Amino acid sequence: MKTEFTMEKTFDPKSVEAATYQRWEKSGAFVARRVPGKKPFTIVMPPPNITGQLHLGHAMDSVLQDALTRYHRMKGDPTLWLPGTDHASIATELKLVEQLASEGLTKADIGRDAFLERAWKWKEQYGGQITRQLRRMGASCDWSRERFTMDEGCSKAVREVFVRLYEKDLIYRGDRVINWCPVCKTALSDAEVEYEEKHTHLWHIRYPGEDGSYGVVVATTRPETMLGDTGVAVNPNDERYAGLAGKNVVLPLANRVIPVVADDYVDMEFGTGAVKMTPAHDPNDFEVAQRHNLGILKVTHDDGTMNEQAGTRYQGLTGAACRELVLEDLEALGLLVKIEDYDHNVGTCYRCATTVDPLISRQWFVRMRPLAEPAIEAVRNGETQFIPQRFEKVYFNWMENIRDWCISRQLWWGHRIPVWYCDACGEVIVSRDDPTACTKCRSHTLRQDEDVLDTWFSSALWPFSTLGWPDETEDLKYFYPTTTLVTGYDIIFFWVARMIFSGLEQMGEVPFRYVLIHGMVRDALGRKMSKSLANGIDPLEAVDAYGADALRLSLCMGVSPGNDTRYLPEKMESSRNFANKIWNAARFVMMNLTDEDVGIAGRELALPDQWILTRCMRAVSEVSQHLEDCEHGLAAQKAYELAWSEFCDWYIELAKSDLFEGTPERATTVRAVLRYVLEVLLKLLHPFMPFLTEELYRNLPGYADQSCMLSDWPAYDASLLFEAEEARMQGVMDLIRAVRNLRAERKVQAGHKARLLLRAAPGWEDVLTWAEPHFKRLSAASSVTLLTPDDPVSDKVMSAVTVAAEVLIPLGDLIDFDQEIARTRKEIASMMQEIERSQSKLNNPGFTAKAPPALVEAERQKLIDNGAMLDVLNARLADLES
RNA sequence: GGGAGCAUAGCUCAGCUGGGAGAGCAUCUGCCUUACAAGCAGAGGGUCACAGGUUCGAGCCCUGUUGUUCCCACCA
Repeated sequence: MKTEFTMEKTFDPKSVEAATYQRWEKSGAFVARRVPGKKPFTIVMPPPNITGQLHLGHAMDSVLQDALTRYHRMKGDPTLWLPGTDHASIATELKLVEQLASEGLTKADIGRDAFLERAWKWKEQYGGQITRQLRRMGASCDWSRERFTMDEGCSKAVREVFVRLYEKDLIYRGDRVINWCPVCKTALSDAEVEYEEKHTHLWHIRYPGEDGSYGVVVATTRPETMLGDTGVAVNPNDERYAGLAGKNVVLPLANRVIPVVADDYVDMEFGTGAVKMTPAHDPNDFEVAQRHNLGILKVTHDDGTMNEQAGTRYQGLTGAACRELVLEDLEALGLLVKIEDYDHNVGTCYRCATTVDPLISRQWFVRMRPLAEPAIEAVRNGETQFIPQRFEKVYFNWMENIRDWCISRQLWWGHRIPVWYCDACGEVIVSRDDPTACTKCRSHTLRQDEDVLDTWFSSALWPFSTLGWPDETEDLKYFYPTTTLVTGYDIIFFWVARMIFSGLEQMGEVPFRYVLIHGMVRDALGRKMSKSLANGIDPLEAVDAYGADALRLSLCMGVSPGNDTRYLPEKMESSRNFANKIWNAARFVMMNLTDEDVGIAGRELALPDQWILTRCMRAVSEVSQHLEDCEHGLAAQKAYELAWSEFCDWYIELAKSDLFEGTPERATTVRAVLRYVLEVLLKLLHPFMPFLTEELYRNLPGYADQSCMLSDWPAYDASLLFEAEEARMQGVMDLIRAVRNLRAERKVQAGHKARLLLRAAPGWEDVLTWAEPHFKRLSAASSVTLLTPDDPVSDKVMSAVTVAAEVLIPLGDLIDFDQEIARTRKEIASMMQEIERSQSKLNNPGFTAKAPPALVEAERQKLIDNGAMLDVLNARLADLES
């Protein structure tokens, strides 16, 4: 009884994706369950920013995570993949400001409350959009546990951590020169500054001596900042300036008298060896100024324009305009001594690409040294491992040279800093809850700090804040520490490193055991996808065009951890074609299957059955191992090979003879094996191609809507390993290939009267007998004759292959003897070369002594086989020539 | 100025702890063979960047060179 199941000739992803996902989600299958005593597999999703749509980087992220998640779920591990989104303080705020600007408004116009209201609306809209996109890609995350970095729980965790760090003196407030973005109008952490090489000049400016002497020439790349100079520094060992330190010079334009100081910081080799000190606008100058008690003079506003301290002539000018005017004025005074070309790195804002201004400012900082040390140790001793390992070096390098982390941002969208100032007594109150009165003077006039925290402050807590911390929830106890973190190398500093020290500090344990670092998805030309190039690919467009499974497979195959990959339409096509191939293989199997063809136990297996089952088991073990190792590329590759090159190309083809012309018993066995292997295949492919495999699996006869996602990962069954048969089948396949070649070479066509003569090499007679019908089918020969070794007909036209001898004679056609002789000679030549190689290898005492015995033995056998083959070829050549 | 990656077929890339190089696409040949033309059967095509070294044996390990990409760094 055949199953009533009709399938289209091609797989149509659209027709199954949406419905399949809905079914999964509705069934509650994504929801993680805690099973006491069982070790869970946990991933927390790197939360995408709510600024907009997902890009291919996110797709890569989620595809890798989903594959791991699905694999572990099928393996039976209690599996949690926790999704969420990030409020992306600065990025979102920028978008909102843009939005306001398009309405002719500014932040100040609408005020903080209205602004935040808009932000939350934005979050609702874009957050939802992002999770919809994740669903479309098949992400099997536990939506019941979805989190947002600014939801109640995460915010509570943020405050808790802030207070704890403050109480341990790991958070402090201070005046430091920080990176200031004049467009975002906020401080940035060091990690948020990107450097760009710019062509500029080194201006040499003379500061005349107070006593009317020549003075000193300083070199600078930012002449406009001279208005804020409070000193000049030279190296104490610099003979050129011996005796100058302690004297005063006159700052041109401003006409202020400033001192010359001696400090080791100054590099004598660079510029003129004299450095102007602008402590308010340069972190190094700031430090030197501290050492020498120089004044600090800030000459710019928050937007980068010059302030009143710059002097009336310059006040209000932009930095660039001020620079021009300053240079003009200096030139006029004859104090601009020299202009050199100079390339150097300029810091820019990672969000808006504006050149940042170093600026003195009162900000909150996290003291990093005490936090970094255990974090370095945890990776060094392997508690957390990076995949690939080389990224640990990057991590160490950063952690070991880390400076304090500026965490305050002059923004509105984000976690407001939980600090209150008492106007009455000046007390600073750091509190988990909003205080109602001053803890010192009981005054009620408290002012909360205006600033918010760096977005990454909350992201750093993500692995435990999402699980309920600081409450001791069951989830937290069960799922922390998480198993694997999957992310791109671009946020190792921003995020991975900070999660590690935060986890260690707050939980006393690393946040994850493994960090799988993947590369970036680039465009077809290898360029980074960017808005300015407009070369970005919307993952959903790719899904629409090729199907989610094709996109997923494309992002896995041929990709290795840590390395970049390119989005190539050809690759998408080939993945789609593979999906279709599987679809059709399943279609073929199901067309032939009956409900009774279940189970291979107890059946008498023939050579190809044993072979495919062996290949299948090998694939099971390899795919599993590769997934354990986070080697998605290799895992997918292996499954792909089994499916296409082994199952489709060979087993299904060979099965046809038995299915259509074999004995009923044989046909039944073949059906059972077909079904068995197909089922294993669907499971192995499920982590990569969930939609396709789910759709096929639930339609397998007898499976009435069972879920592939919830099925058991295929077990490695050693009783299905037939190694001897595997090798033997390999021989048969070589033989078949040779037959096909002959057929092609001699242009034999179906219907062409042809006869296939086969002669078995000793020990292979049974194989030949078995293979006979297949040869007939595959060679298009109209008859196949098996020859015995002493058959008189054969000699003249024997053609040797590794395991047996065969030939195809188109009846009625004359053999082209010249061609045949040439071909044989070529074969003999290459055979002799092979033999020579083997001999020299075996004659090498080093090889026989040190190579693995199996390898030596194989080489010996090869030599013997080739020798025999050479005899056959020589005999044949002699025959042909006579 | 430090550090890392990459260099393998025409293109994009795999290649696990060293044992005679693979895939996809492209090219060429022949096929609508009753699962699939989004397919089938074949073929061609590689000094594994260069030079040394270790080893019986190197795409893989070591050293150097060249090219390339990226990261980090307060030399004004």
